[in-house]
Amino acid sequence: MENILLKSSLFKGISQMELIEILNRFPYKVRTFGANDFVAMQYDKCENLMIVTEGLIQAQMVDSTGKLIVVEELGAGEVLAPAFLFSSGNRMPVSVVAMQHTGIFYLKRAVLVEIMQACQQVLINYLQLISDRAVFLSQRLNFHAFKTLKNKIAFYLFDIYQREKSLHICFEYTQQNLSERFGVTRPALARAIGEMNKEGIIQSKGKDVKIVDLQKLKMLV
Amino acid sequence: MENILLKSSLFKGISQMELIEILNRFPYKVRTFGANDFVAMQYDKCENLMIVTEGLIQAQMVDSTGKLIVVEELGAGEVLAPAFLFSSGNRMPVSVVAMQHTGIFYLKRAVLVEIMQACQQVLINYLQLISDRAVFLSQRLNFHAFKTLKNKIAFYLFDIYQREKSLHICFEYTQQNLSERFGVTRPALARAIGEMNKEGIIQSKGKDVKIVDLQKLKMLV
DNA sequence: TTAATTTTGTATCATATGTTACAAAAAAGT
DNA sequence: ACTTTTTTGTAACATATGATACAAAATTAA
Repeated sequence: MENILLKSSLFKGISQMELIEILNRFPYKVRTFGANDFVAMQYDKCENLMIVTEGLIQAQMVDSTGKLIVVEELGAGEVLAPAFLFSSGNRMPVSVVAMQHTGIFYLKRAVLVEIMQACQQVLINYLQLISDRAVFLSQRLNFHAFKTLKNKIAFYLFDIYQREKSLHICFEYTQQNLSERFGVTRPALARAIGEMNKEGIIQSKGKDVKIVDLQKLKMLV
Repeated sequence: MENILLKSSLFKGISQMELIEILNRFPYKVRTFGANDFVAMQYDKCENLMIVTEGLIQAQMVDSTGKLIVVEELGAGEVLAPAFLFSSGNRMPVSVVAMQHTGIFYLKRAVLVEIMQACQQVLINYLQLISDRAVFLSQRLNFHAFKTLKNKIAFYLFDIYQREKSLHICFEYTQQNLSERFGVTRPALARAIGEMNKEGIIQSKGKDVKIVDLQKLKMLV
């Protein structure tokens, strides 16, 4: 378990000795769950930091129409809902279900506070963890603010272009998957891609995309 | 200045003595700005925690079409972009402009870390500050995820109904203002309100709203 | 290789919202 | 009380996306 914790975003960068010292000095718990067990229920009070030590969990939500939505999947070393432990409301925003045999490492909130005061690296790690979460959410909000689907596609393509520095790029997911990320239907996505082809912005076939008019693409972002 | 800081979300709950001790022991800076001065530029490295000690600032963004968007206004005691100081990217997401004569209190990131390790209340306050920010962003994201405008209006009205526990409620803003919050045009909002009247869900005239069919309203949320 | 499955491209029609315009009503200023 | 400004209600038309359906193409399994 120590090895997994050392790689987790909470304990990364500290030595094995330090971690062992922390585990000896401060109380913690480990519980195991079987497939389909509930690890936590939506709206539960959130009193502990939880880290997955083995297995796989799903964060699930029930939307207003009663449909189940899988928010994310977390594997070994990942930290569960870190941004809700210290929030005013202090409730789980999602239900958490084990997908297979799974181990969860628990730290009470007050204990975590003491560890952060004793160990600067853990403090900085935790601050970075929730700050990055806020930045991520903020970026997703900006993305949703794009008016049209073509704007979103252009942003997505331009982002890949900047990372790979090549005009020859590739959709990283299937249309079905992309359309879910963009919050539109699959045919709508295909249609928009088709139009961008006709407009001479890109030239795409299946997952392969060639950016033809970078200027026009940038204008859309 | 101490009085303002004592009321800020970073130092709330600590005694005046403790604050004075912190200010004596750790280095900080205060700078003043005149109206229209830039306090920080978008994409600048974010190395300091900033608290407004007097005056008023605006957080501004330039969107892709070059239009200026006012993200928020902060007055005395408010903390600036706390979620970005410890994030990996570590850049200002907005430009900050003083609207009038304004004072800003600066704490270097490393100094803030030391203060948090020395004073548990400040640590917990800061954790709560950025956690609440993440929760707020997460809720806004859910709000944007509502499919139709009527869903958003229903959510907004139902929320007021739950707070005030009365079927007789009142739009808290003008249609223009509300339509901006909902991300639609003003006529579209008026039309949707009109339709909800025709459908017998509400009965509204100007800002006054009477919820006629709470059941139907709840179904929309 | 062949068969089965998934993915993509396209079409049609319905609906929600944008855009623009204008007049009635309400609020604010004189 | 009167004028000016802001806010609200409504309409007509344009556009973007949703829902559904189907066939071609690509991928995977046998």
